[in-house]
Amino acid sequence: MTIDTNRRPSKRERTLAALVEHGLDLFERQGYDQTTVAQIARAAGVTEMTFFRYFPAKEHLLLDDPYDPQLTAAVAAQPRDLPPFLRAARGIRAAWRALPEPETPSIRRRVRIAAGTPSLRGAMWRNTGNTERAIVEQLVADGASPDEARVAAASVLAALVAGLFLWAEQERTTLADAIERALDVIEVGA
Amino acid sequence: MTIDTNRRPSKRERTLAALVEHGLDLFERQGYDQTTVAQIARAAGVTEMTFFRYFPAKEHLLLDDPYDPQLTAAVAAQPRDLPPFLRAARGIRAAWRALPEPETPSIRRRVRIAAGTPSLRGAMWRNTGNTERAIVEQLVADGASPDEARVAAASVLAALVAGLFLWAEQERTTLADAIERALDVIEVGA
DNA sequence: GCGCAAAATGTGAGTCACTAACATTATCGC
DNA sequence: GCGATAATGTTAGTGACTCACATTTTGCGC
Repeated sequence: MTIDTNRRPSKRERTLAALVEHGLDLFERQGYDQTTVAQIARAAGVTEMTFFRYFPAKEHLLLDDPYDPQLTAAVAAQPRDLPPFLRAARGIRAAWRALPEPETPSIRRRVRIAAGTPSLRGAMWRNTGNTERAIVEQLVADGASPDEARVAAASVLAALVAGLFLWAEQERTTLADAIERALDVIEVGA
Repeated sequence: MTIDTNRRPSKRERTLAALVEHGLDLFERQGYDQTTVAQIARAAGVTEMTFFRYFPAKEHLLLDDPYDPQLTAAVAAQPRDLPPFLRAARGIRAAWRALPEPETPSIRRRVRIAAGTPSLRGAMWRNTGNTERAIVEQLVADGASPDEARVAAASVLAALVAGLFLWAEQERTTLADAIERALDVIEVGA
């Protein structure tokens, strides 16, 4: 069930790590738009082509949006008699509250770059696609209409992303706090 | 104050109209991603270069997001004692309710293309930038904190866009109705 | 260690969005 | 008609991304 941390990482794992490492580094030092895929590849010791074998597009080095089963579970755990919008909001709240602390530095690095790059703000939104689909499915499974579910998921995720951006910009706050405050803004009725 | 509809449109106006006309036409017939800027330009009788003198990017032929002063006014007209999220939601509701009927066919055409093109869903979001800024400014001017204002504006606009997509997909509903229903989903508390 | 299938990577050529410097043509007021 | 200026064209380039095909590496059974 656990990952074997002793074995030497495979070549695939090593190049992936190298690409991410040098990519984030270059983005931070010269900006996302000023960094070329060829540069990242060269820094990682591979070809431009290889980069695209690991990421479908440049922006995916930064934004991955892995499907998170815990999120679905958290949404499902909300009381059924709540309107879908609130089920989504509270589910996201619970899921992020449970996020292990050690993961936040990596997230911060990524979000900070995305927040400071106009061309990425839209990409960030587009990349919530997996999460959005998962939330919609769960809401529908719990009895919401598809239309209602889509609006609720989109709106709540937009608040989440906005909260992430704010958190990345201001140094002092905790990730969990920022998310909570963002969700407080949109959960006005209760 | 009104536009002189009798005078022959200037060359600039004519090429602009031709680009939009043939662009939308090609997008509808072969899909956005399958349509090349060169194709649009050729259909409109100009060069690729000319296209980019009219639009900063391909997607701008579809999504323009002009700043709408009526929207700001509608947000400003909401009672100050309401939380920012509700002021934004109700402001948008009022502004779109007042939208003149004749404009909707053009919007529908555009939104339908955007809704059916994954690569444009993010672009649509990015292009609400002007509107978002305007709403944030108005909310802040009315006493909201900048953080709160940004989250509220982002979340409400996401609901609006989601509503637009739903409207574009289903034939029978009115634009105004679709927007109202979308906003109903997120205005749960009152 | 050895060999070999599969995985990982490289090469080269091409498409498309978009940019910039400079030359050319069309338009419109006079 | 004439001239300033707006509109357009030309050429050349960059960078993200794709594809077909060739080559190297890796890891595993023996």
